[in-house]
Amino acid sequence: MSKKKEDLLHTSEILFYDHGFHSIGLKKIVTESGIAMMTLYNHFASKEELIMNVLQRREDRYMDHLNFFTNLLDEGTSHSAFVRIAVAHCRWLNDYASKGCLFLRAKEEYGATSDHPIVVKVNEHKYRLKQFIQSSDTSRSPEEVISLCLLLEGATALSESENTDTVVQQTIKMAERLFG
Amino acid sequence: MSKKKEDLLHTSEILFYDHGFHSIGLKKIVTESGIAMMTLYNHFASKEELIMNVLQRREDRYMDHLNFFTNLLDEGTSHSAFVRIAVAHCRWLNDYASKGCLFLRAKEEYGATSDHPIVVKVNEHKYRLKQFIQSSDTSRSPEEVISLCLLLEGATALSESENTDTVVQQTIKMAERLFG
DNA sequence: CTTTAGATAGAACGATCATTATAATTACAC
DNA sequence: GTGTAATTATAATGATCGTTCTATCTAAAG
Repeated sequence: MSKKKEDLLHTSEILFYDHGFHSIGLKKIVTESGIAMMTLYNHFASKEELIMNVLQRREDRYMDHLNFFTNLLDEGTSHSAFVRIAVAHCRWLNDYASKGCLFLRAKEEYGATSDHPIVVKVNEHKYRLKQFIQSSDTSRSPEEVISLCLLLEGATALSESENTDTVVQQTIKMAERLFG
Repeated sequence: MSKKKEDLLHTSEILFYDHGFHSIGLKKIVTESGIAMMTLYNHFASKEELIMNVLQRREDRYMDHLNFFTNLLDEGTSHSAFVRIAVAHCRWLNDYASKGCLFLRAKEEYGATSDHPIVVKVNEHKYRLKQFIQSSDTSRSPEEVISLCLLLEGATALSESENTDTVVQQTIKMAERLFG
């Protein structure tokens, strides 16, 4: 991966996350990156493809994060897999995502047509997360899987209007009560 | 309230909710409403003020909805106030809000400056909801208030990627378990 | 050194944006 | 019916959008 391309993806993700997709122009992105416009178009065919790559990159990091911390918490604690996922998600929230879910935001801004590539990618991401949760503990019922999904989405959304520390603390308490 | 103004607010809310605030132009709104552009500017000083009025109108309807159904459920059930709020919110979700929270979406799209009028209005809305929850049962602890907020936000967010009926069913189950 | 590929700045494209000006038309109160 | 206010259609404003073109420049590889 070219360093320029990586820089563009990094800067784009920050700007999109802070201001939304439609309100950030490509000019702002290249200016902020200190990279020429034609270099952006050399790496990405369009703004839409840039967004797709930003989402893919963030999904990879999120899933890696979830995998790493649920495995890390595996040893030495009596927490169930579901509680560990909640804790790992809260850590992600606290470190990288106190302004909502970038995927849902993308879906909302491009939600006109449900077959839009961006919308498809977001749906796939949510499905992947659900599968990850299900496969982390196959003894859990579909209802319990939905419950954990709801808890994670709730934590993400609530930290947009409420102190993240408070949300994280309460989320873990609820996870322990529901899945402990 | 002028009928034209009401029509504009109605159409704007639908379009903004379906496509986002930045991606909907005023031209689309007046075309869809069958109303002249100058009439829009006669009723609203700017797009920002139109959005503020859309949010205010939706907040009023949401709070009326919550008030009405929590009171309705009051008689004849053994549900706690917190469970009744969850049920009322789920009904709103099912009827009007299966594509996320319009307020959070506004905050996300205009979240650049935290003193932006739209952001301020959204923060006030979330605070108002929290106060409503707290005052519905003063015996509940601050932690329990946060828990219910998280449950409501989670239900709203999850119904963007999961069948709303499923989300509603599970949300009520969780509310009964947590606050029954 | 020469070649080749990638990166640069800047201008230009047509489209769309929010907003305003103009002028004609409708509707309603007195 | 006359006058006042609201609504209309249309065009124009200047700004910004995504995208492309051109032409110069840098950097690395042979």
